[in-house]
Amino acid sequence: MTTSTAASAPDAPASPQATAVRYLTEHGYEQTTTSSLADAIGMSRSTFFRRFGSKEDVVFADHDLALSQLQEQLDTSDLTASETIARGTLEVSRVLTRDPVTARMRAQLLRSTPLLRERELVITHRYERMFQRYLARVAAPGTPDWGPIAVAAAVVAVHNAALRRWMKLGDDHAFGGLTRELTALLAKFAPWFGGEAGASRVVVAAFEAGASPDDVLRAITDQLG
Amino acid sequence: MTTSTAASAPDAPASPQATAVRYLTEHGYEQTTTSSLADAIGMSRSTFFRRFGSKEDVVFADHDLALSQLQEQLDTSDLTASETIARGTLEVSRVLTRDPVTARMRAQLLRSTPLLRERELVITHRYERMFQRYLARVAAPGTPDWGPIAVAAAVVAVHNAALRRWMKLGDDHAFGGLTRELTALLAKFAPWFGGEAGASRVVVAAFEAGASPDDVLRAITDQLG
DNA sequence: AGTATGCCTGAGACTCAGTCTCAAATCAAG
DNA sequence: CTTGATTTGAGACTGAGTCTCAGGCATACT
Repeated sequence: MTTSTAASAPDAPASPQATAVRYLTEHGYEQTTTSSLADAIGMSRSTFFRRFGSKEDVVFADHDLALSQLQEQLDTSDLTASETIARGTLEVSRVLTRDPVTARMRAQLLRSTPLLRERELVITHRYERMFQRYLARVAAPGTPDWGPIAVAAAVVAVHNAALRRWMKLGDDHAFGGLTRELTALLAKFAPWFGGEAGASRVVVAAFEAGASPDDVLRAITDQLG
Repeated sequence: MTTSTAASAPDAPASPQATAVRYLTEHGYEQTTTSSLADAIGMSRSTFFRRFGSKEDVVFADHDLALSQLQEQLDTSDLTASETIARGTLEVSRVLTRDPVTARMRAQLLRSTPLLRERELVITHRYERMFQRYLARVAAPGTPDWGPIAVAAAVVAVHNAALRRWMKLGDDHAFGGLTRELTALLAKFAPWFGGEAGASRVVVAAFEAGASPDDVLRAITDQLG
């Protein structure tokens, strides 16, 4: 009945991933051979590779779960794009920091291992592709091809920054800001993704004293997409 | 007198990188051992690793040049951020496609080799960090931390999309669009990077009938950064 | 010329990640 | 208890990347 996920029972046997992260952090990533790592988490070298694929992937095992949950959420959400993305990223963060001790240990491991930071970029890109497909699907007609591309990249980058912030500051301080940031970001691309044309949209205008009609017209056009 | 860069003399000996890319494309990346690759470009295995560091890096050797030129350009440009970035990315594209034959061959190699696509993500991230630092430097006061992060990621993503487009379509068709796209992208983040604060700034506001004071205040705050 | 100095190359041994094969073990029924 | 399927472990094997050492090959010095 015990799942292999997070801290359910107080002193349940730690998951292999958590044990691996701790071992790698304490002994150094490059210095650790796969044999000793497999020993440390109580399985043979063969089984280690069968289960985790590689020494790098054992560190990022959580992302598989986070990614599949995000996909589910993007597929079924009927909220606005802005809200869907804000909730989706928040859910991802929740999954990745579910076991705070391991999460912080992994963060420290990444900080001291350039090789793993590079691997993280690759993992992260899977989120970007996921958001990109979602945004392309829900984009308003007339949205150019580069819209979803640009926004997906920006969303993931902001999310990563929030995750890094979380390592330093407390929990909610970091993620509360994330939602506001993402909302502000998506708002800049209204009406492609933000509020549907009309509806509950709020646009603010202030005309510089000397603005020419052309300036005004161009600014309005920008605001309307 | 002959440089080792691009197609200067008609039948000058091809650069080691170009030869390597051709060999890998024709024989398959995974199937090629470093020994045979080193043979193909006329050097020993030892020298190969000394010069290129790894089998992966020989494919992306051009990026070193592109990155240093971009850095130079970002450091010295006194144009607006929007123009600087548009010109910078265009220059990068120019460097990367300077030898069109090799560039297309590399593209084909990437298409058939997931491992190299992952490596490309890592290389690409160096551009992102470069743009991010630049944008943070030139950002208007009051720009939030996530501004440069989001925009840098978006710029690089759009640039990559343009490079992929170039592989399919003709030269200028792809890159002409790129400049327009980047300008439109940066415009969405005015006045953080676009127009300097004040000056020729025009902000447009339209209040939805039922907007609450909170809505208005928040929207105004967003517009002002 | 001859010689000394410093750099680049090649050869080969070595480590270790990741793959593959096969045999033992574990488990689920019947 | 037996049968059959899945999981595990042991060990051989491939190939990337590192390291050391010995031999060119140049330039500089006498």
